[in-house]
Amino acid sequence: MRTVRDRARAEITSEIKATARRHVVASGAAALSLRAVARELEVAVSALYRYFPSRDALLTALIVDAYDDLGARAEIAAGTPPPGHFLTRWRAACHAVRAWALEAPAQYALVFGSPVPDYQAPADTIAAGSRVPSLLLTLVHDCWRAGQLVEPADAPPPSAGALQQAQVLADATGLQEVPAAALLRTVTAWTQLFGAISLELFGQLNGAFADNEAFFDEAVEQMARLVGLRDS
Amino acid sequence: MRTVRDRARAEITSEIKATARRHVVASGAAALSLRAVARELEVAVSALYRYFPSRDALLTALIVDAYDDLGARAEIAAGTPPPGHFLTRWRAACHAVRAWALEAPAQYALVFGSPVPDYQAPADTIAAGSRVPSLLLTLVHDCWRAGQLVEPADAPPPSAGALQQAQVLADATGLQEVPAAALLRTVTAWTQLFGAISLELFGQLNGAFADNEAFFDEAVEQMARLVGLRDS
DNA sequence: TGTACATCAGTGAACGCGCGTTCACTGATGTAC
DNA sequence: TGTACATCAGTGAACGCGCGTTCACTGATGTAC
Repeated sequence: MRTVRDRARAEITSEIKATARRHVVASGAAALSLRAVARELEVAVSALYRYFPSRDALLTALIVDAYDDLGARAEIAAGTPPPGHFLTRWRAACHAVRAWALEAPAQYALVFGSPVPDYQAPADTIAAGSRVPSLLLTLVHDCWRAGQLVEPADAPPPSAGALQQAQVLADATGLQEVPAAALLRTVTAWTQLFGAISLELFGQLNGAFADNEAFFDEAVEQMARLVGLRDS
Repeated sequence: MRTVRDRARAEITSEIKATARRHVVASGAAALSLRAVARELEVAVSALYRYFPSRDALLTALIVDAYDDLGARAEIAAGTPPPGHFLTRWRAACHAVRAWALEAPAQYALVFGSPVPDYQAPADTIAAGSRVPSLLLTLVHDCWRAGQLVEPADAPPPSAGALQQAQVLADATGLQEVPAAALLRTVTAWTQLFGAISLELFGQLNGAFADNEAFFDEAVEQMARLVGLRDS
């Protein structure tokens, strides 16, 4: 039975997280302080220890939430177009990731920025963190199964070492059917997606472009073509 | 005349920076503390203020140093093969960037990681930060002038918005001769390079591959082909 | 339905730390005559 | 070459803050009989 206590506990837990999230937005993950959160909630610091055993545990909760937010966002975007429209779905996923990053830059930095010193990410975060790459890989897998994946004409085959790594990845994801070269191109596209968003968000692209979105759109097209996606 | 004082000043300044650098390596930029540096140097905290007006100034010095280290490293690598071997030089530059990042992950995080909260990067850092992208763009420019840049056969032209951004970039860098599409592909390659290194360094690729270098090599080849570089 | 006990939420003080920056000061080095 | 003064490096104490975590405690909610 959900008692009054249970309800209160759930509600307060998410109030704590919401407040902590706001602090991370304002001052970064490294500066997240239980005392500051307690102050804002008008509660004794020690009360927070009823909900999270330590500061790091609270940070972990925020990280998992951020990954889940992003993952859900990308999955919904990729699931909206007709299933066979692989290129359209890929585009939608990429743009959803960027949109989320621009809306919640602190959360993005929390999960994709430099690691917080003295913080060791527990295993929970890894599963949550693989939702977007999994989504992209699955899309390519489905596109290949549908016979819509184009092999670039002039591409030399990957090196033996690269093929071996593709095998490791295929085993880890259960996507052995897809050609190794396509898997490698997909991960390259994922690193490009991440790099473009990070450079934009962290200010490294400042001055290069007036309109970062136009560049991003173009990069998405380039990578989709590299991967070989097509709508059916 | 270089007096005894001048010499001492230069030497102590770099001792302070070296110590601070070690602390950044150990605990991250956000945790850089003047008191800890002073303690290690067996000096009063206040003495540091003779060398750096504030903590942020010291941080800025470290950032500029890091950019310069990386820039020099990449430039030397790209300058070693014969000038006309554009593809070889590109490869060398990319691998130099990754090698530097793996050797000095904290410095890499300092400049390419999430921004340090409440720290505003001054203009000095921007010039230092553009050395690597400038190097890559110049390489492509030289390759194009030498008539060795291959236009991909099946590439649709960039959108009007993307072309406009390419123009902005061309104006900012003085590389108006190079086709806009090639410029855009070069920046895409730069974001991919950065993304691949960051994901590897920040642990997002953990579990995907057993040998990250093999994947990186393959990604460099893919991007060099996308850009269209060739050795002459 | 009422009572006795167990569980849990929240308090407030304390422990033992850390930090950046300022300031009046001493004593050494540099400079102009 | 020697002296008087100015400049600079470094000291140590102080100001006013911050932090995570623990602990004995009160009082409310939940549970078993």
